[in-house]
Amino acid sequence: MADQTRGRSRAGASAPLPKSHRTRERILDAAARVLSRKGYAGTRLQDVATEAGVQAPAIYYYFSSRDELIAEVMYVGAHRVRGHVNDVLAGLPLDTTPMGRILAAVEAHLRYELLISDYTTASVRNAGQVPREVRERATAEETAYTHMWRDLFEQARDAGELRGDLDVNLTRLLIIGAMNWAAEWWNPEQRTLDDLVAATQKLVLNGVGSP
Amino acid sequence: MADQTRGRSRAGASAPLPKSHRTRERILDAAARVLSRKGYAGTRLQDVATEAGVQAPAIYYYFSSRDELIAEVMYVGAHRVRGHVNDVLAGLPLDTTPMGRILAAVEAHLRYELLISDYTTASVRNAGQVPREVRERATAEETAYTHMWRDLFEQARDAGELRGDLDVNLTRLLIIGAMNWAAEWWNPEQRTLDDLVAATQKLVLNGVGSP
DNA sequence: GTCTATATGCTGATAGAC
DNA sequence: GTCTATCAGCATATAGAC
Repeated sequence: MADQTRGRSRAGASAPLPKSHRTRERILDAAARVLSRKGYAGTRLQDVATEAGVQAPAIYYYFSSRDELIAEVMYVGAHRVRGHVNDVLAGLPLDTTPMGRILAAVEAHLRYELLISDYTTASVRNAGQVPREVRERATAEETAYTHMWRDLFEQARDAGELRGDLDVNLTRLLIIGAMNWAAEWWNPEQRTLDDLVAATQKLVLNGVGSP
Repeated sequence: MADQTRGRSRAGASAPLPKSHRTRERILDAAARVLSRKGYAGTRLQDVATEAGVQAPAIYYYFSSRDELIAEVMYVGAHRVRGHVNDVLAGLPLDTTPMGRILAAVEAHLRYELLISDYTTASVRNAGQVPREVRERATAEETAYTHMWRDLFEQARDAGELRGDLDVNLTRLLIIGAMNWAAEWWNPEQRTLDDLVAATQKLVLNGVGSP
């Protein structure tokens, strides 16, 4: 869970040269920006190229088609978030309680998805619009990520740290939805990321009602 | 807050005829479906027309341009949800507590947004992609709706029904985000709407932690 | 009110120079 | 590796018949 770019070198080629790799990364970042702002159908290779500082045909040196470029953006976004949360969980003290692990995952998810917010909003906004074939690799990542969260909740429930009458699956989906949507409205000039993390953890742990 | 279509008749014309009105409504519903599935840039008038059972040029009889059609979809979605929640709140017993009003608003929002889910997903998915000019009327609706929720939370806080250390604005945004995102994943074949409403209310009221 | 026919403009992808 | 030049396809919007 340490790699974050999934070096998709051309078939059979050795590792890309540094310069080549940086250009590919610039194109990918540019595509994430354009995809999040213009949507799947509105993502023009011309705009991606301008944003990346190359001409449009140069994109075809790194990606075989527009759809493959978009598929890579969706995959990389999902993959990096899962990798980061996974790494954070793996680094927690062994005596961390299941609920402590859930709260740590909430923090890790929020911090990372807002750090790479172009990829996050690109995924969130286009999840229902990108054709299924193009989403396939990203979907596999998201399934794995869903399983990770399901495990977190089931361990908390088995440890008696969750309310007994909770529908664990529905609640998990609601919480992940609240976090994903934060990428749409969070404004660092109005609230610090620390405040957002704290508010989310409080909501998850105790809701809004006074005890 | 009873009207739900905002009869946008042509400049200076009297109310549209029944048949005309139904066709307009079919085109609007079709546009909501296409917009949610294909996105702003991918919404082709040809697809809208096919879905509505008319030919593409007929759309221009009811809407002056593609952008005006899309603007109307975004506006109507926001307007109807706000109208419904407003109506439900107005119908509550006078002795309903502020927290009871929040939970009623949660239920009303979820039920209505999932009832008109094409409009909901059209708004949610394209909120960050539709040009500002096209979003203007919808934005005004959403601002009014935001104020309504802010009032609900402030009344609950003033009545001492909220935890004292709560960041009311952040929490409100997280809750509305969780609900909006439910339109993306809720599957009526897996969980009833009643279950979803109950799970959301529990999360809002008490979070997931055991008391 | 709704149709057929069409003008105009823009996009993805390729060929081939350097 | 990255560029210039170019082709073929498709979408909005309008004109005008019925």
